[in-house]
Amino acid sequence: MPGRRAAEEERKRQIIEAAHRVAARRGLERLTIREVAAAAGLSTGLVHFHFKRRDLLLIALLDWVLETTTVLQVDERIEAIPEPLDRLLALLRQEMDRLTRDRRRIHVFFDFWLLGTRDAQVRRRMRAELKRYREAFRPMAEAVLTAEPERFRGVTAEGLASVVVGFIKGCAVQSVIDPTNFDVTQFLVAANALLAQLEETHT
Amino acid sequence: MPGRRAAEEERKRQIIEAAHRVAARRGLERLTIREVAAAAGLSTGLVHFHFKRRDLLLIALLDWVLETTTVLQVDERIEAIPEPLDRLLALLRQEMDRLTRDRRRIHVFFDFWLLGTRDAQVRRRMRAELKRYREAFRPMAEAVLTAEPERFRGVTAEGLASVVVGFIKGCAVQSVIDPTNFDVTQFLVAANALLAQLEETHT
DNA sequence: CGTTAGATTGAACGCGCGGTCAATAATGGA
DNA sequence: TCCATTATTGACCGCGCGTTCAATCTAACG
Repeated sequence: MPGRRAAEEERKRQIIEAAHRVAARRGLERLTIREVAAAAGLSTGLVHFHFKRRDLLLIALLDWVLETTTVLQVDERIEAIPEPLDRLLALLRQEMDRLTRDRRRIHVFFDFWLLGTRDAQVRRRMRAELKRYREAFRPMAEAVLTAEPERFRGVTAEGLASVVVGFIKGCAVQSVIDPTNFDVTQFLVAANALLAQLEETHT
Repeated sequence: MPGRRAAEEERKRQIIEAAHRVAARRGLERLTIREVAAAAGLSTGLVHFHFKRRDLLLIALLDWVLETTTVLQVDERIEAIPEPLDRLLALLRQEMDRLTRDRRRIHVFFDFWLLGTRDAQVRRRMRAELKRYREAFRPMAEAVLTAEPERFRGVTAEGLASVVVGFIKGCAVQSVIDPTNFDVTQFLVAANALLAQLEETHT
C-alpha cells in the first residue's frame, strides 16, 4: 500500500527491489531516484529518507544482490558425486544453466562489476565476491590437483579455480550480449570435452 | 593547435582520442561533451559540429576502438608453429599478455559491451566483434577437432572457439577488477595444464 | 482523545548536462 | 584582393537530475 506506514526493513526491501528492476531495465548509471520511487509507488522524498543518498542506495542494492544471489549452490546431489571431476562438471553445468535463467540478475551483476572499476567501495565488494566464488570451486580443484600431481605441477588450486570461474564469466560475456545466437549447450559440450580427458586419465 | 583550422579527419581523430581518454577515466555513461572538448583543448560547439550528437560520438569512438585494436594478431612467428595446439596456446598467452598491457582499452571495451546490453546499435557491433574474435580462433579449433575426432564428437569448431574466447574474457573479468592480486601467469599455467593433455595424446 | 515521534509527501532549488545558434575567424579559389 | 565556404567559439536554453525541506499524515500511547 503506497503511502501507508510499514516497518522500516520491509519498506527498504520494497525500495531496493524496485531499484533492482530499474537497474535491470535502465542500467546502474541511468538509475534515478525518481524512477525508483515511481517503480516502488512511493515519493522521491521517501527514498532519500530511507537511504540518504543515491550512492548509498546503490551500495545497499549491491549488498542485497550479493546476499540474495546464491553464490554457488553445492547441493547434496552434486556433493554425492564421487569423482571430483564429475562434480566439477556438474557444477559447471549448473552455473551455465543459471546464466540463461537469471538474465536480469547477471546484467545487474556485470553493471556493478564495471562500476567497481571506478568506485573503490564497489570494487572491494566485487573482489570479495569473486574470491568467494573461486573459493567455492576450490575443494574440487584441490581434489583434481592431488589426483594428478605430476601433470599439474606448478598449478595452484586457486589458479585452477580461476580458470573454472573464467569459463563461466567468459561464457556469460558472450551469451549476455548475444543470447539467441550463443549456444550455451555447445559451449558446455566443448568444455566437457576438454576436461573429460582428465577423467579418463584418472580412471 | 587549439582554435586553428585542421583537416576534418585529423580533427575528428583528435576528438575521438580525447573521448577515449575521458571514457577510460570516467566511464562511457559519465562521458560529457564538455569534458571531451576540454581534454582535446577545443570548444564544446566544435565537438557537436563534427559529431552532431553525443550518441554518434560514442558510436564513432566504438568504431575507432574496434578498428585500432588488433582483433587477434596471428603473426608469422605463431603461424610458423607446426602443432595446432601449440599455436592455440601461444595465441592464448599472447592475448593474456595484452590484458595486462592494454588495461585502459579493456576497460573501455567492457564499458561498450555493457552499453550493448541496452543499445541495439552498439550491441550489433559487439556481436560482430565477438564473432570476429571467435572466427580468428576457428582455424586452430578445426585443426584440434580433426586431430581427435572421436574425442570431440559433437563439438563444433565454433563451440571450441567460444571456449577459448571464454578463457580470455573470463580471465579479463577477474583481472580487471583485481589487477594486483589476480595472477594471470598462474591462470595461464592452469589453462595450459588442462589443454596440454591434448597435445600429449596427439603426439 | 490529545500528544508526540516518526513516516511520507511533493514542491522547490541549484547544478550540470546535451544541444542550438549567432557571431567570428580562417581558408582557398576566383 | 575579395568573397564564399567552412571551421570555430562560447553564451545560452531547456530539461532532468539529486537533494532539501516545510508541511502533512499515521500510528501508538497515556
